[in-house]
Amino acid sequence: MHEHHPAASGHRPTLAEVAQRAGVSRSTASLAFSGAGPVSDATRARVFAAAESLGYGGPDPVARSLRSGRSGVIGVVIEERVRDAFRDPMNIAMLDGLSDGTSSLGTALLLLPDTDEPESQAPRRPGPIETAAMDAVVLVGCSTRLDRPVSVLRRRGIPIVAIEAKPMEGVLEIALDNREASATAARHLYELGHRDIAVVTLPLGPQHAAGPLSADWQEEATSYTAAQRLSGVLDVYTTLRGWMAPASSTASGIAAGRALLSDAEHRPTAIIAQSDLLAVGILRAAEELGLSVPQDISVVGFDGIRLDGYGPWNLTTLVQPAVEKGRAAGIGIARLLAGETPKPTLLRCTFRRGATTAAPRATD
Amino acid sequence: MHEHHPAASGHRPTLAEVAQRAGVSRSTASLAFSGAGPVSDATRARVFAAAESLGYGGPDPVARSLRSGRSGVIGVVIEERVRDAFRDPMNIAMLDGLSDGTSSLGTALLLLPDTDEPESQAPRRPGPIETAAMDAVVLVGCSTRLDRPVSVLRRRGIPIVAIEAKPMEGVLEIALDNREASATAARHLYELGHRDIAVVTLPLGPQHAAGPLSADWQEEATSYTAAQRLSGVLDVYTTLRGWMAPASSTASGIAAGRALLSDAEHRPTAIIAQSDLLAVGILRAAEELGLSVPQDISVVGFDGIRLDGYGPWNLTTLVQPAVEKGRAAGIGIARLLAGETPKPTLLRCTFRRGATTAAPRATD
DNA sequence: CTGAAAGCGCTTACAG
DNA sequence: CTGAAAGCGCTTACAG
Repeated sequence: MHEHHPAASGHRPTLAEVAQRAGVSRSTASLAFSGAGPVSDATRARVFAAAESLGYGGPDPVARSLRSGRSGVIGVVIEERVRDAFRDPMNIAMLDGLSDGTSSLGTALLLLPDTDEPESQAPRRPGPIETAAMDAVVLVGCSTRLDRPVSVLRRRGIPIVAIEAKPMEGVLEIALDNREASATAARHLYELGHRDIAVVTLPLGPQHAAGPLSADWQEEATSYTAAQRLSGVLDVYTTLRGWMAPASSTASGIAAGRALLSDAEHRPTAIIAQSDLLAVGILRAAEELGLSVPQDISVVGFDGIRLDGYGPWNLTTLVQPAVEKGRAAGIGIARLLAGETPKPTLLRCTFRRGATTAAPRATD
Repeated sequence: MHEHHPAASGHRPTLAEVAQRAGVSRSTASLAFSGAGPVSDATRARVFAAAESLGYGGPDPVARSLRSGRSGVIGVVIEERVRDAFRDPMNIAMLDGLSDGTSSLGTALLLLPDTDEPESQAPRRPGPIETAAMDAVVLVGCSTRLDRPVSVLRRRGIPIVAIEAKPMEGVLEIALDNREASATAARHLYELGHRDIAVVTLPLGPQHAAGPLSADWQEEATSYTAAQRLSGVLDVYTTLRGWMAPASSTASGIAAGRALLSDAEHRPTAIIAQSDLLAVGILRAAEELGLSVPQDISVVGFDGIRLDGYGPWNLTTLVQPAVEKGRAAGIGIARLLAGETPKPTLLRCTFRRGATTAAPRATD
């Protein structure tokens, strides 16, 4: 290190100063940094040397964005609390795929916690969804409040990609066959002979309270994913018991399992959980109640997470392509930004039979 | 909705057009949106009406940033893969606290995967750490490669806050008493009578490969957190066996547990894991090998995560204030941006005795 | 391969 | 409470 850097505090050098020091024009200096135009090696070297001697940190991204029209930022709308959003391994896997699918664009992901409070009528102070600089935004359909972000982003003219959300005008859809996949699981149970089943759903609406499914769940449902998965089961079983979990977690699964399995008189012979985490909780509740799986109760999950962190179970479940969802969203964004009009993507789940489902005990 | 919005595609209206339509100057229109200056109610209403009729989406954040010097973005440097970074519940909790601590600033978090490849000598193409617009950046010290981001960000003049990282010039430190806390755990075991213990560490360096701790771990260690925790144990036990896990996960814990516990001849009487996830894996390996905890082997974790998702254990561990780390970083950033020079923060862990530690069996 | 000019859309002092 | 002026730092056509 034989170059010296002027006071780190105080004045930050600009490209103009670098250009002046190098004895070239601003345009040439700009080209040297961006690599977008033809610059002779000698000139480039002079520019870099000048930058080095001034301690120049590279072109100001904000000024660059203003001129170029690109911010290099992709927004991701998540639930209000980061910790809630990332409790679900599927969200993490999706984010991983998204990060992967967009990194070649040179963009980074901006976390946008959706702090919508359904109760509050007060005009909320604008948050990042309203004001952040972004080239595109990804919405996730298991969220329960998508309408407001969509309308804000539309008006801002920001391209929107939505994963597992209901089809919306002007929103690029990355769909999962939630309904068909759930129907497959239901059919599996039906064919095994189950006639009395229960479904434990993900949060269907914004309230996120545990309890039996209400009769009018359909009107209240704002989570497309949860509603579609439930519909898939109802395509096979017209009557069933429903329990809504407040979150996708083992704790919620345990609570659901206790509620559905405690009463030996009215115990379903099988439970379909809308996530593997819920299924793990149900399995644990069954264990706790002295029930054998799959002899006393069959359990089906959804997601296909690695369960080795949670226990010895070999869960029957639907394996969803979570990383692929994110990657597909990334590809969609790349096309959108390139000015193309990409078509919606439909991804499929795979049924995986494990050891947690079997024929019900013969009724006595 | 009786207003009509001009073609969503094509021209986006600007503040100047809104001002013209409202019959006011650009400055006044700007003030109406930002609320930063005194504007009469009537004028404000006229501006908003004009904006509404033009379908104006609000002031362009990039232009605003260029003028105001603030981007509203806080960067968070995470490990290369999003999924690796968020496998660790402590990172999620920290992020939650950070999101919480910074949201009042009206800022959002930008995920910066650190794609440093130690092997590659090629000049890497610049990523978001080099080019993204940010007001400040948070580094996390359990990462194993901090030097390059720090030097890049310093040169860019972006304020840096580092959580659990080695003290660095010009970097605001949010520290955890990792060494002292680990010494407390070690002392606990020593006082119970353990004389032959093993430590399972988090990744100490950038290579992330499982295996016995090498003698020269100290030179290789770039993860301050892992190194400090190990030093804390060494303050109490001058000799011990060490095993480095490639990640903080139950799977890595199982592998470590098998490696350390399989050989009955050379089995330690206690294991200190540098994370609860690792501890859970070790407990599972012990179970698998038919060992009783704490009779045959004592296990101590670190972090204090909720274990109810993982099993029935009541783990002896050190509870770290993970959410607080993030929140403290957020507060530090707020001060930094306000032009203050905040002092480093030191946060403390709490020892929690569970049921996984006891005196070793009397030797025969 | 290099330079002069224009302008991205906004906010900030400043003057009234 | 409102307006005219300046300028944030850069990139992009365009001309040479």
